[in-house]
Amino acid sequence: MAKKKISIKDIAKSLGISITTVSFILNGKAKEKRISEDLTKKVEEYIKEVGYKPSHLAQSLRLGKSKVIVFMVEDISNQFFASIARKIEEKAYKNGYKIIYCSTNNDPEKAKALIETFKVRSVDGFIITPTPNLESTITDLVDEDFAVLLFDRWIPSIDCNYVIVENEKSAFEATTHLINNGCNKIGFITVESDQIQMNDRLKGYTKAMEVHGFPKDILMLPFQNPVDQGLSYKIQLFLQKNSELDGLFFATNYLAFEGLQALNTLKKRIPNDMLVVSFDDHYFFKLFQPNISAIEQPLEVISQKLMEGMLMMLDDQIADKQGFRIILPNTLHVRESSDAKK
Amino acid sequence: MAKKKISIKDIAKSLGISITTVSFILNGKAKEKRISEDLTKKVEEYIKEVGYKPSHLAQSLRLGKSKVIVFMVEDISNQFFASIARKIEEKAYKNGYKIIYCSTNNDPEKAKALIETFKVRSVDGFIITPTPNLESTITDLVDEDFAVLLFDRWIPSIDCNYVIVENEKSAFEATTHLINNGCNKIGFITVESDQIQMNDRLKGYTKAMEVHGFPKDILMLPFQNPVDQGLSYKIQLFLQKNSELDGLFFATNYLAFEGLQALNTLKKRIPNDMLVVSFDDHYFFKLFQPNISAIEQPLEVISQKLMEGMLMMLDDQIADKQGFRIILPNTLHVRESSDAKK
DNA sequence: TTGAAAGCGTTACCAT
DNA sequence: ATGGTAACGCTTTCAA
Repeated sequence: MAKKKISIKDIAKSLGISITTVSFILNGKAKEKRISEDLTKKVEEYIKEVGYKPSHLAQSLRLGKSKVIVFMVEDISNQFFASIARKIEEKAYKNGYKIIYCSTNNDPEKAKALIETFKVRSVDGFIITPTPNLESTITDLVDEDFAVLLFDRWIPSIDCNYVIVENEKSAFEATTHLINNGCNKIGFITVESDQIQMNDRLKGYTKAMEVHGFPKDILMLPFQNPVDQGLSYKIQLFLQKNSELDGLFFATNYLAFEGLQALNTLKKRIPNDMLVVSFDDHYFFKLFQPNISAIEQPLEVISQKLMEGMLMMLDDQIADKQGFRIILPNTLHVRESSDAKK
Repeated sequence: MAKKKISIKDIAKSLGISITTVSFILNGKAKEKRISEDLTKKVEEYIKEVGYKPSHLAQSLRLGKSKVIVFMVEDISNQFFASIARKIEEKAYKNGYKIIYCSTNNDPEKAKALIETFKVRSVDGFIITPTPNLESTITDLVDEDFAVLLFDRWIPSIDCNYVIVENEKSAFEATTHLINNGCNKIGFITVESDQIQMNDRLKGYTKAMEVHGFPKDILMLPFQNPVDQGLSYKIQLFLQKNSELDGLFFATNYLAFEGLQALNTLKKRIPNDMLVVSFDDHYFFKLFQPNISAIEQPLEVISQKLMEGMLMMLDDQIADKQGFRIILPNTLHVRESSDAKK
């Protein structure tokens, strides 16, 4: 049944002309190469008639470019990454690129293996949320002339372009917001890991608390994937031990979800007994009763910058390949959960 | 800086042997071709030393197989698809396949364009959630010998393998469950679209209501992407107009989220004033107060079957390529929202 | 204005 | 036991 796949050679033979001529016409070089209009038209019509489509594979092999970008994130099923994926994908296709995705699970070994797989000359660019210990792997990638763009987190010790958000600043703001609403015992719930964006959020919280001379209460939950059932219980214990807390700042939304369960179990009312803010806004925060205040990352702008930078690098428009470092502002959405007046 | 890319030719030259020999050794045919152990070892060591990796591009061109599977869904940022994506991806990599993803937005034109793009000989298989009007495109794909597997929804009119779930049966069960808990005025909230899985869910509801001779109340919301802000309001109007309803069955989780907002606005208490069940379980249903009963699709099994079928087709293990039709059962999780005794 | 041919990195058939 | 070489489908230089 399979339609016979037709190649340039077939076209040339059928039309009794040379492969070269066909190729020139296909690549829009008919004029430049002064191929007669008649022939050009004839070839173009024939191509349409037989429905010829060039082989990307062969083109890639010949040109050394595959028009493929790897999108490597911690977990593609995480809402944040999935949303970015969706937006990136659309922009990529518009520019003739395809996206291959993969999840690292924040495991350096898996990340290295994945990168190794793709380095094998079949990919043009990488958009990566780096795991720990990926410095040398990424440096290699850059040295080997791949277009590399980090996002969500970056690696200070190496020279590599990135698109990230103002983690520390937004965390500072959110903490200050809680303080302004009357909190002075604010707990910070985060995850144990070397991810720089998490550290920056912690820094923001720490700084805000220190500015006001308030004591810090930090819960570092074990990093795990998938999210453990016991997470909520651990938060519950923390809350019981620190019963004087009047505010809670979650470093990311899935921690907040677990925390909300814990608060519910303890019959703590929001915002009466406890003000709550979370990093990473989520559809569900608006649905929840009461609505949960949250810091929203600018998904659309992140994706746009990501593609913009990637395309510039691929087109060699960034002279030294090290000129694309974007830091974007977030938006704090104040909702019922952190509004003391309610 | 770029490391010089080394090819089989380079290896052959450096070692003073022929390309063929190197290729045989690389492909594990050393013994079969009776190449001396000494040489084999020498070559293998050299390969390790210089860190040679074969070019997938060239291999694909030569072998006519790219080791790439396209994962084409309605929207990769939808939690259901993203979760499947994650699981598929893992299994694919284990088998040496890469996954390219794309979202159709349920738009037939976009789907066709996407398929056209990938058909261009650079892809081995397709996992697809078909949009409407995709019959001929998919038939072509199958005829042209691509491995094609539909999932989430299928197309009755064509001969194509699929992996789906028991939509009608589960919808029937969920409706019956509501009836058994005392409901006799159950509203069904769904989306206007020709998606077969949605129609099947509607059928299940209809059948259950008819078995008991209860009247049907169906709200068909306009299909839209992204989800419209006004959806919740439309559900609210429906609830006001049908104030006698004592049960609500949502055809998919995002409709339930909108419906929960509407119920909240109307101060309807769950389960006191209204029992609620939804198709497609979601993390939030367990988080929500009260917990929402839902039908869970077996994500893990779906992904596993999907990869299993895909690999079989790729290995030509399915004789006529039409022997892989899987229909999986779902699980109804009864929670507080549909428990009349609470 | 058009064509021949080299080359991208492989694999595998046919020699030796 | 090993090597030569055509072929996969394309682009592009050089020649005519």
